[in-house]
Amino acid sequence: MLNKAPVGRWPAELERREAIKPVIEPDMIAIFRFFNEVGIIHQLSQSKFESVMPEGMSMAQFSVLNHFVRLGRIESPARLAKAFQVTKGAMTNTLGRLEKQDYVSIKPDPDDGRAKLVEITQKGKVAHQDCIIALAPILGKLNSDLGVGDFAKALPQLEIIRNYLDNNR
Amino acid sequence: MLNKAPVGRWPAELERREAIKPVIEPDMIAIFRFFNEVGIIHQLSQSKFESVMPEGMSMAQFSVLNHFVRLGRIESPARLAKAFQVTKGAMTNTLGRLEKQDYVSIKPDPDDGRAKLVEITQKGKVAHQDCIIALAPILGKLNSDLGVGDFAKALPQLEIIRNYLDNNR
DNA sequence: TCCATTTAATTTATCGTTAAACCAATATAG
DNA sequence: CTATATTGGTTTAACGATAAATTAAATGGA
Repeated sequence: MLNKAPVGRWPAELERREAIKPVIEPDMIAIFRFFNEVGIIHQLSQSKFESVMPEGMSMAQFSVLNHFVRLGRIESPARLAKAFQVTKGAMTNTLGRLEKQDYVSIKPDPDDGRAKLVEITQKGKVAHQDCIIALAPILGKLNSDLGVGDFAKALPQLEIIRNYLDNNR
Repeated sequence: MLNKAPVGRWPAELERREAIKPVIEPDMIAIFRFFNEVGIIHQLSQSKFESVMPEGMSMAQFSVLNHFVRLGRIESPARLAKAFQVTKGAMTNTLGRLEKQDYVSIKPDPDDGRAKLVEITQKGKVAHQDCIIALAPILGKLNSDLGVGDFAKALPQLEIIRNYLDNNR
């Protein structure tokens, strides 16, 4: 893929000229392959995780609950949207689902008429624990089948790339 | 995250017992973080790529066109679905959109009454080239800003993990 | 003070995906 | 040969996401 396009003179004409060897072309292919793998892994892991989650709980919802349990503070929808790199609309949706199940409470911010304050509920904390319990066997199996090595090895690079994409969107 | 649950005795009770140290717990965190990064990268890269694509062209559609250009053969929807690790329904959807724009032709398979044969059209090949041209500057910028190193370094691990997930769903 | 800009949140339309139900056609086992 | 299972493809409902438009409130500079 991407193997017809002479890099460095784009988006100019595309006739192949053997004289000028497209040196960085293989790099582009590697980069493209990377995003391909990332996409597939995301898809497969997402559906694997969600298949064992308690009824009505998605990874999107769990992430938010997890955030609250980890950091233990009240957040605004906007802050959550930023933290999870999703649009505000997406966060509105997720928070709505969580609220409908009484996993979070959403109140107006007394200090800012535009904003809201979101907090995890006791029921939400229980649901979070249930998710942990449900997820553990999968993570454990991953750990025993593959080991943590490949995950840990890839993490630093992923962080660099995620950071770059985040700062350049 | 996942830091309250003593691994190895799940899904039993969850009181913390300091005596038994959950040794593989940090590994699980690393694994979870990995999938988190993957999810965010997928999201950000997807929307970045699609923002420059020609009108009406998605990455899903481009992948299919790209497959045809690379391999240059006729495929059935089922084979394409397998190749891209998506459900048959997803492929029906993508092929329908491609066909509506005359980027692929879909005909019944004369040798198998159930099956269909999909082929890229001339117009599809042109559209594919347009995508390459549109994508190139982004990949080029990625390459010049980050270098191929981090991508290439992560690729082998990603392939191992993708392969495992694919074989264990 | 007032107006323009920014920020917070929601809504709507669109897209890609899964899962499950479904139909039609082929393959296979008795 | 027939009954059953499998395979190929479509459809529908649900979900998560984006983008863009909208409303409301805060902010900041003339």
